[in-house]
Amino acid sequence: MVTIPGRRKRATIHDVAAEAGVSRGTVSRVVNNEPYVSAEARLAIEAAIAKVGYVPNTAARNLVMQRSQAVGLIVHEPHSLFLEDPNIGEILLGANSALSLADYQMVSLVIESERDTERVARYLSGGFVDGVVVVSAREQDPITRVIERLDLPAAFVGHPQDLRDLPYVGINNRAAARAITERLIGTGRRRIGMIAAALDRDSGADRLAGFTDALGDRFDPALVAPVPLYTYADGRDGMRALLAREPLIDGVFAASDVIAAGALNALREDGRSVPGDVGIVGFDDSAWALRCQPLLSTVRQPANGLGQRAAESVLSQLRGEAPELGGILLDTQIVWRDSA
Amino acid sequence: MVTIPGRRKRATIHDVAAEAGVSRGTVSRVVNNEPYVSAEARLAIEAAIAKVGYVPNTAARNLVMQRSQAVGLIVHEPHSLFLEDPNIGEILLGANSALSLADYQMVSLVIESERDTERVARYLSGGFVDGVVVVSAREQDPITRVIERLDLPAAFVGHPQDLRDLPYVGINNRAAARAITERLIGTGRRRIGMIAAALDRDSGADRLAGFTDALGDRFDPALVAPVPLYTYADGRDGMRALLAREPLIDGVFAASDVIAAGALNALREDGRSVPGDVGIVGFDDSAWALRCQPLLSTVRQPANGLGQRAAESVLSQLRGEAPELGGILLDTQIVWRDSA
DNA sequence: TTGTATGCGTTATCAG
DNA sequence: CTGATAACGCATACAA
Repeated sequence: MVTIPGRRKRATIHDVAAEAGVSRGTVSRVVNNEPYVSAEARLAIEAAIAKVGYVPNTAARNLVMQRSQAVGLIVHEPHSLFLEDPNIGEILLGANSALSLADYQMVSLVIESERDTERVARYLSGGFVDGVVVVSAREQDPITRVIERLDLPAAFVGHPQDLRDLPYVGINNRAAARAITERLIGTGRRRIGMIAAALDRDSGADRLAGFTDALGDRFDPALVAPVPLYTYADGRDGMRALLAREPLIDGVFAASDVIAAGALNALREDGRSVPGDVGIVGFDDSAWALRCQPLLSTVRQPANGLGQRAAESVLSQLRGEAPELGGILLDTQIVWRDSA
Repeated sequence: MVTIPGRRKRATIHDVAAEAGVSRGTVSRVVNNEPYVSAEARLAIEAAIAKVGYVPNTAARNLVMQRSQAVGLIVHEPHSLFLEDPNIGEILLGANSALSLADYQMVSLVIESERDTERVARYLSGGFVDGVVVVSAREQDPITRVIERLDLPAAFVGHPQDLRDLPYVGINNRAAARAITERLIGTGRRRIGMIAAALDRDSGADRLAGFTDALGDRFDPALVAPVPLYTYADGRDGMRALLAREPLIDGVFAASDVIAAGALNALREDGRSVPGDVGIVGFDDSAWALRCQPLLSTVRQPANGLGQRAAESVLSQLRGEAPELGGILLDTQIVWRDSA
């Protein structure tokens, strides 16, 4: 018979009990350090545990406890965005720190294909996680339906229209966009355009709405360049489109810092100075803002806090508390630097 | 008695069996669509499943099957790097695609604190994953020890000195660094420096070694600026240091594209033109390379492939195959653009 | 303080 | 083809 290179069998509570000459119940008590166990028994058991290299089997524990002590973080984004959008990383880190504090394991699940969607759905149904934080769900997202069906404690970062009744945390994109646009107007620019990204998402649509609000009568639809994603390339393309349509443009609201960075590239290409010829503002206050030349005026968005609060919402639901149905809105603030 | 807002109890195989009027064994067969089950039984069971909303409990299945059909991806990096290093995202996506193809769930675990380390160690021990891909392990990493102790099928991206006998996949950093430095020398530069990042990692140390190899007699330690991490800020700082030490510098090998981007910023600050006054080359060929002005000459590193191959290695070990102990080295190539 | 027995939801073995 | 029944490893109520 061939010896499979497989691993040695893991020690169980049974082995420990045998080694220590006690019953499994007592071992279990020591492992979960419960009271009512004699000092000598405890000592013997601890020695036995070390000797056989025992480590509890969580699958078994989960089965009997009916929980996994883990929370999923679902990222549903196309490759490019996942790699470029600094907010996603921040959200992830924020959620991890909150979960970590409560001794929950964050497991992040990335969905990039149809196949992934199904697998993740199965995963969620499988009791691997006690709850879930969803980043950037779309409308009619199958994952959302799975979550509802299982009624798994969940919190969304951002809120697609079709899940108004699920807990979410976000920012007031519209008000923030309006505020920074007004500030840009205040600098005396006459022809202000917007590079509007991700209009199929609440963040994108709301930022455009805020822009429109601020401009009022002076709003000119021709000065809005819609692009699909929050990416550098889309920012550059959007700016080129704007430049082609309105050569006299002297102000730009970019839907995000990455977009602004791309736009800056296009502007430089075209020989325009910033903020001399055109003033530009972004959104996010991500690492990009400080990396641009000149430094970007933008809206600070607490991405880390979003992840954290979403995780905390899940945690509180896990404790049996009712979620805040209205959603949680975090504050933003304008950071004025040199680009406008 | 208070009604806890808890979720309704999930249906089990038992409920389905009762509903369909068959035994649990038969239901199990249908669920895992095994042969030897009559058409009528199958039909009845499928109806029952739909009716009671049955979904298999994976904890129970794992317990008896002794596997989880999931593979962990461990990212052990400080916040800043996690957010800035595009390679990490690529590796993650590459691993996910390989795993996804084999119908394994990738769960990524990020470690940012001591506490996280312990929790992840417990998680790994808990049977939540069948194997693990480790990105950027350090020397003496506690996680590495846990993996060895459990002898969990694993593959490392990059290879710290102290795990030469564990499977890994990487690139030949030294040869690649040497090659691009030689190319830079070939452009006629006389005073060439290096911004050397992450010297405590194999990638960082090897790139410096390759640089030294290429320079030979002409190597001048004063022209090496060591910085801790692959970040934009460190690139800028490193370049400033170099400029201060050797104003006549006319060539720079930046340890990564991000570093080069930061360096470019410092160069611009100092009023130097690129590639006119100084030629600069990077490493990675990440999105940064195309975002720099001028476009960066760099080394293309197949980050996505690294993740993919590492995942495949784990998968093959899961099939019982012996890992390639020597490690797998992927090819790199020089991409010559405008910065030198 | 400790041991025993039972159940968690599946899969798997074996008689029918 | 199908139905009992025994694991899987652990927690826990109950008995001792």
